[in-house]
Amino acid sequence: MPSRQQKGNCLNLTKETRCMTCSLSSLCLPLSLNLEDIDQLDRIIKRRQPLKKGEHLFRQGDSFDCVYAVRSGSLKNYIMTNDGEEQITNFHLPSEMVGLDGIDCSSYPVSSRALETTTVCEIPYSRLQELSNELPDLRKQMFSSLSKEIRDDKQMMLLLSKKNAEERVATFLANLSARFKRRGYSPYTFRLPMSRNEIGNYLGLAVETVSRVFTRFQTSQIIAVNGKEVHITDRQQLLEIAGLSECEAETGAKLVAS
Amino acid sequence: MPSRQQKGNCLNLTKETRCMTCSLSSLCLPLSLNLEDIDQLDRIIKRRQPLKKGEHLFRQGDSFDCVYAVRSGSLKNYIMTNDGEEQITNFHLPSEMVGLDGIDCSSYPVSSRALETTTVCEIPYSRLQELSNELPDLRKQMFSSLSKEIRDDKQMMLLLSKKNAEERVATFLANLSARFKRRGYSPYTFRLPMSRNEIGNYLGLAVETVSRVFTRFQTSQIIAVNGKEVHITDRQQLLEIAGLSECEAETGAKLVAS
DNA sequence: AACAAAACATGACACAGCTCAATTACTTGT
DNA sequence: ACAAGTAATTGAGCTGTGTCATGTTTTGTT
Repeated sequence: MPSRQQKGNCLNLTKETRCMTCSLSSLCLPLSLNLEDIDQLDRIIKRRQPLKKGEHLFRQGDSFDCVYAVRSGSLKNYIMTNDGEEQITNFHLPSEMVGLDGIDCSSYPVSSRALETTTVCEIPYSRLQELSNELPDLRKQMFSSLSKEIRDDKQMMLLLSKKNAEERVATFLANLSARFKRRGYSPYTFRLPMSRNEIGNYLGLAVETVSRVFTRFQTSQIIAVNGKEVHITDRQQLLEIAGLSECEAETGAKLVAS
Repeated sequence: MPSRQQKGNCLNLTKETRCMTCSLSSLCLPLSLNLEDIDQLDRIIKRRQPLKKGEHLFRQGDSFDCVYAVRSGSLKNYIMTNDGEEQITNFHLPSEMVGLDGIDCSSYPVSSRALETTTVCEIPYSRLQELSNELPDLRKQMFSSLSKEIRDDKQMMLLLSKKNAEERVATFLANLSARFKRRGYSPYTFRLPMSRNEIGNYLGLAVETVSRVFTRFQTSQIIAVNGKEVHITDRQQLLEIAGLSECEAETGAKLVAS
């Protein structure tokens, strides 16, 4: 199999490196594919060596040639303002697709950087495109990913333009909780992979405000925080503050068809 | 040709109702198609009777079965918060696609409503999907539309989380100006199809703030406003306030491949 | 273990933009 | 052409959140 471009080193583990046996396959791109199709997809996917914390998966402006799925760890995507400030546009957890918004560009429109040690599956876009020509289900799944991201973005706009600091933080925590749950982790106790600074950046708040809201929530017995460890004590009230109904809270995962 | 569903009345004008002769085809879905493919696309498109100002093209929750391209007039898309407030997520001008974010849903995730008398091309999604199975260029164009929308949304997040009132309004005007220009209208003089209230809603500002910024810009000789008529007097300064470089300002159009 | 650097928390204060209120200018229907 | 409702403007005052300053805790390095 001639690879177009040897970008990063490829591991060659046997078990971990097949979609077929990956515990995330029911959340990820293979979601709606049959076994045979998964096998085809598998063949074009490269598993790269883990990214260390702070390393870039790609940078805004890098030539676009691959999309990625997170296997473990987490990423932040961000764009740069003209005066050099960064604006985080998304955090990505395992099973989520990264880089799709560059699809019709020659270069990535955002940068993506590891928040911790992170492994990804690398999918050369040209191959994915060829394959999706043959597999309608794969195509459908890609459309799903894209339109899901758009819907999430609209919710983010709502958050940024209408919600106050407490509502923003509550929404953020509820969303993370739902995403962890989908992946089989506890929705009540988890570790934040990002700093307060990054949370503030993402939510359009100053770090200090995030910090204060955390302490306020802690005082009101809604959450218990210890550094990056978060325990949700009163989920009901958290959702209420977030302005989310029970069912909205369930759809916190990215890249999941309806 | 058996139509799946007779939704709204279909006109049967001869000239206006062909992509082939439509002045927008170079900006719209047919963008990268050859004549034969355009003809095929043409056959599945229905032209509906104009929407009157305030009428809905679709509502959040309506069953998803069509995507649309604006022919003339304009639309606002919005979602509802749980306490019944509306959050405008987009304005749509001629040649722009509407409804794509519902692609993997059974129902539209947003509402879309005419800001003025508006005509649209209605494209039954199931037919579009069939056709896109056969036409790679069409498929590519749809992916382009989606990823472009995601990129625009990220810019909007940046605006909402980092920019102040003046920067927001300037960005908004610069963006509209660029979109009008692409469509062959003057980038300097145009009519706002939306109210101050709607601008404020979209930009995350109170109406009063929008009004004040407009007067301030007028006083500084950057624009001349008369009701909904806007004339851009000092484009350079407008872009500067918006925090946009010249080339960024050019990409204000939605749904345009790079 | 000791240090440096970064991340986090908390208080005091300022100010951009919101709210409320009042006035003026448009739209729309009859 | 008029009235009545709606949209836009302008002012005054308030407030949520940013900024700045300071101290504390955590993390990473040698």
